[in-house]
Amino acid sequence: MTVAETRSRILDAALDLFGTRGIEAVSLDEIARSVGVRKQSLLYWFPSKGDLVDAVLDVVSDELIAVVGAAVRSAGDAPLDRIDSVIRAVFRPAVRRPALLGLVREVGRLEGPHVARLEVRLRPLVTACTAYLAAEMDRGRLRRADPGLVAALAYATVTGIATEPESLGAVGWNADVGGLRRLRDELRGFVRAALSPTSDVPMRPADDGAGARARRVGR
Amino acid sequence: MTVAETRSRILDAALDLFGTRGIEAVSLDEIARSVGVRKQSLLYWFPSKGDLVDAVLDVVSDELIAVVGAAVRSAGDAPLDRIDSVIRAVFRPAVRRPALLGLVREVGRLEGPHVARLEVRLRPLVTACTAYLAAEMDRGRLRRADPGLVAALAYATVTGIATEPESLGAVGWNADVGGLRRLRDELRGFVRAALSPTSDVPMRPADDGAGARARRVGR
DNA sequence: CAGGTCACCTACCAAGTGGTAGACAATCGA
DNA sequence: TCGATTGTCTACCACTTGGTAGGTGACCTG
Repeated sequence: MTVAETRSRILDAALDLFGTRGIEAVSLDEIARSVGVRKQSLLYWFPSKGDLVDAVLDVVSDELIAVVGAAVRSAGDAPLDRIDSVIRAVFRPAVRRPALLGLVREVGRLEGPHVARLEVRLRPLVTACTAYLAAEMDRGRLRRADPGLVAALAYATVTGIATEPESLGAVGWNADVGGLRRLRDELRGFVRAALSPTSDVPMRPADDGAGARARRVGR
Repeated sequence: MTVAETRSRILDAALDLFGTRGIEAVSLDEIARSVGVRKQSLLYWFPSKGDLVDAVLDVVSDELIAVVGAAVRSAGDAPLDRIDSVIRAVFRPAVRRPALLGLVREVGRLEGPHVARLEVRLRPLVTACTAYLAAEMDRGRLRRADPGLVAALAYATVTGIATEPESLGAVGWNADVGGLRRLRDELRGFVRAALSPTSDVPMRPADDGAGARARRVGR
């Protein structure tokens, strides 16, 4: 058992437990037990539960950034293909380790400092993403829309689908690997259809609500 | 303070706390405190925490069924309008009470009996929904796709967006009411574009993965 | 080989967990 | 009016929580 080994094993177990059951619901004893060590060894590496949470969040954001970056670099130039590649890339770790995106989903329950930390680390990814969407919309290669909202939408959809096989099971959907893959492909088609610039459904430009109201009245 | 009043106030507080912070993370003492009563009064109405959880889940499913039902009945005949109406209807309580959909999202963390209970109560809604989608696809008024997958997709997207203003905030999106409304409208446009039968993006029929692979190779 | 560091441990602690037992006042039908 | 029921309470209980204090052996370095 080398120096860093126990530490990384703790991080690993904590990520899975926090991500699947919720941070507040998982005790240090439980994490320690799953690693095969005493709670006090855990507190040796991470002086408090909050420190452990921060470390786990760092792992998560690093992984997310790496995965998305690799997907973007590996894809071709066409924006729909590139988005498609990112979706597939995010799904892969999400299926292998549902806890990963599950942890991002925990953000709403974290205290301020943790949230701020995660926000700072993920902000470059988000701004790059929205800037890219905006540029491609300007070039007419994506449907015109508010890039920030599209990014938020995509995030919510992907994490929603990838992290909720059980919830989906509760609404009558089988959550095996094949089913999840079919769902992913459906999502890819869905996104492709929704973002294609040639979609001939009447679309307003990204409006401030007034347009949406007018459309609702006028249809 | 009438007979049933305390009971319903407990349910109310439990729904909010469970939905926003997670079931396992909320203690009976905390719920009781927020109601302004002692924990033992709470255990008088609900003999155990599990019983309280079941009761809360019943409230949630009743509300969901009522909201969706009303939206469907109030909308016109065109499927895109009807879907639009359901999205707006689900967003309304989700914004007013994020805990509501947050609780549905907790399903993955519940123990078997709770899940089964919720599943049974929601199944009619789900089957009706997929049957409707299938029928409209047959009539050619919706893009051809697997109705079950579309339903799962829509569910994941709506709950994802409606329950994660904080997470979205962490990725740099402002979560005020106006922003959420703009996001909702964006989602409506997104769904409309994706489900419209006239979308001219090359679309396979709901395939088993082989089609998606072929398309990927052939682009 | 002495001293120190490192990784992990046992032994605690105060506060909080879900839950039981039973007292007490108000209110009800007979 | 009296006894039972109803709703809430105090007083506990065994157990778990995050965290402190401090000890122990292995190992490195001077």
